[in-house]
Amino acid sequence: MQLYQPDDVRSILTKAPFFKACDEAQLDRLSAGAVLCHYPKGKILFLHEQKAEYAYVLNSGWVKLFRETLDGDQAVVDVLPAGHLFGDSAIFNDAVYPCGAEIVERAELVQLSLAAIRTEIQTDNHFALRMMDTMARIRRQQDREIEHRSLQTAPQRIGCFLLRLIEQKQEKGAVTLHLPYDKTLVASRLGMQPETFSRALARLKQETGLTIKGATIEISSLDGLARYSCGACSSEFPCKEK
Amino acid sequence: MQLYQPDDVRSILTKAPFFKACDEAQLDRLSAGAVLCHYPKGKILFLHEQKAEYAYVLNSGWVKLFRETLDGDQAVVDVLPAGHLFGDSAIFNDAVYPCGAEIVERAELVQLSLAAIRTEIQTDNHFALRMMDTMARIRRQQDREIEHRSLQTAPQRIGCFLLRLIEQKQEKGAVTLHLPYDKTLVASRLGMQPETFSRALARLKQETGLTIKGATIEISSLDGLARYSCGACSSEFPCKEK
DNA sequence: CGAGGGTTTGAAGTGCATCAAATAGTGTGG
DNA sequence: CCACACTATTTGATGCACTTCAAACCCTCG
Repeated sequence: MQLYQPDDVRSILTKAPFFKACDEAQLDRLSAGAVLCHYPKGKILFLHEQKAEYAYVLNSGWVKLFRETLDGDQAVVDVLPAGHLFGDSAIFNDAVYPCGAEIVERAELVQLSLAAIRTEIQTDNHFALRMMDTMARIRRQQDREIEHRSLQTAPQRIGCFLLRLIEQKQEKGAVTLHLPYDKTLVASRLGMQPETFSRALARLKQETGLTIKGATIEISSLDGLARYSCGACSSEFPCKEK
Repeated sequence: MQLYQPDDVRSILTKAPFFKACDEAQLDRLSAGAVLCHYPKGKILFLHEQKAEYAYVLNSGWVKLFRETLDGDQAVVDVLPAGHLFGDSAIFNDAVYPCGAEIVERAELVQLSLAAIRTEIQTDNHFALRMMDTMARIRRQQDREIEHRSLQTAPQRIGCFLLRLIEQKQEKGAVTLHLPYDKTLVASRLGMQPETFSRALARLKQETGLTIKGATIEISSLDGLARYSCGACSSEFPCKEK
């Protein structure tokens, strides 16, 4: 296993957007009981409806949030990039996790006690406000997700996914990007089968002139891709939300 | 238009779960700028991405939350019953509404200024905590919604919808219920076409022995319905969440 | 009674899933 | 560095679920 020049808990927290605005004393309190962990692909952090004790901050790698039916099917709710806080919404309601979480790319993360976070929320109103802001943002993303899964075709969902992956490279021209994780996982992230993903990507290539080489995708025209994908979405490209 | 013995703003707020725990002074502050409104079916309260000034408490009737694509398709995010607060999440982020809202059954509602709510959140930590609790609950519902739209078949989604409509009548035996609004709207609430809804309901009848008379549905066996619907869901019947 | 919206039914088409198999890619031990 | 094993990805063939378009039916309300 690769050895990291290990960031300590403090420095990881300060890098995460959610904790950026925390003052020194607050970071001290939060990181007091925190643990730095490394996990390989496949590690399950927690399961849906399990009693919640910890939230996590992802410093590197990728984490999948999912829900499993009694019949054994799985719905992927989201796949989180580095910098994210997750598991935190279990602070409320019944203190059980709303989804399961699994490492999908070798990850370094900080385990925080929910109790510590709860204390900060109750004590520090600014902290609570930041938390609410984050929750509202997630809610927007979920609204969008519901819309997408209802109205977009498979090729459009892929196009939209690629556009959001690019984020703000505002060049109108060509862009090259790498899929950050397995195509199979991208497929389930978008609510489709791997076979459908493969075919839909081929379709997208034919419709908008992408070039595909393994996990590398070159987009010749952002505008063209947006024109193809974003018609079936309620926000125009470039998507502000997220 | 029918005349109500008009409840005043105060009494409506105290009835809404969200404001139950507010003290007198707080209710005074919140209801100061509030307006009681009556609207007929079809009235649009606000649109997606519109600048937000008000939140609403629904005292009677039904409200549809929706998003519209550039192509003109519509995704119904939720249909809210009396007692709900909505439009509130626009307090955060860019202060624009995350969905449009339309009255779908003649409604009585209280219009609250977002600024007033914002002030309470910033001032009263308990209020902020209640708000976060509500936001977390909504998030759970949305996670479930994403799961359902990805994994359940149309008849299963209907079955699940009926079960949640019944809520807590814990009799194992027969239950009679009325659809609270148009079948067409139920269909779009569940992310399907009216025709599909009609056929899927017929299918459900055949599979689980329902009786259907217009908008009245008699369920002979809750267990049977749950067995049919809940296999493709991650929470067992009876659904705790919501 | 007649108009108009909601609802059902029918026929045909489309998109995605499923099952099966071929191919490409990756990491392993020799 | 090669051969093997194993996984990821693609491709093909087929089926099913849902949509679409069209028309009939039903119900309510003026």
